[in-house]
Amino acid sequence: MILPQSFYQKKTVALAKSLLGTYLVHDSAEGRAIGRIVETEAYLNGKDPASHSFKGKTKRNEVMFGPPGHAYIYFIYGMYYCFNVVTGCVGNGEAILIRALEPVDGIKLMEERRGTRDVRNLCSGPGKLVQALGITRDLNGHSMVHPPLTIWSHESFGEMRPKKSEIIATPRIGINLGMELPLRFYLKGSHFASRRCKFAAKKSGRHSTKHHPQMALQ
DNA sequence: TGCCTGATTGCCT
DNA sequence: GGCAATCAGGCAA
Repeated sequence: MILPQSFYQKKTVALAKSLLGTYLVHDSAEGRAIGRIVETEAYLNGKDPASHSFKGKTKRNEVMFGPPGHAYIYFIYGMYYCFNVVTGCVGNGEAILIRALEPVDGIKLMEERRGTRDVRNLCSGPGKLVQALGITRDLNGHSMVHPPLTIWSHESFGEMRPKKSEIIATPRIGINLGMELPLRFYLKGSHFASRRCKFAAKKSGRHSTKHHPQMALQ
């Protein structure tokens, strides 16, 4: 089922963890593409200098200050987009950056959009997953409880909720300020995160292509 | 495997 | 005018 508006009514850090293992679904004219969220980053208000909202509301970040459960999509480095989910109360300016997905459905479409057939390279980064799912800037401000862009519960695709012990917290990536805060979360051992932990990288050699779960469509 | 760099554009100071 | 919540490709080891 599509996660209801009430799902987004919790504190940003808690929600960043709750989103791990849920499913991001985009229905476009070209077809459906689905990825399981395996990596997130929280951006807070107030004392978080890395957040776009740190210096107040501007034209670029105004969606961040709107209601939770909406998409905040911004243009970065002149060529990429990043996808966030707005969190917290209206006026707060908090959001969660979705950093990586495990491709679940519409993989052929993702391969075409990304120009690669390497499953691990389809959605393993914020810019990559936006490209793979065909998310565009006109979805900025879109409510995630309505098609075409939605987030589905763990159970929707027969998956268990991740245990607390399976969620790893680390500093965020690609920022210069607020580096000391452990606000990046990813699923332990996931082969699809933007950067794998050293342990997993060592243990699974180049032949570890066994684990490629492809779930049935709902 | 891992570090380094160029690409490219809109927004903010 | 400077710079950004990135990525792919090149090169060294």
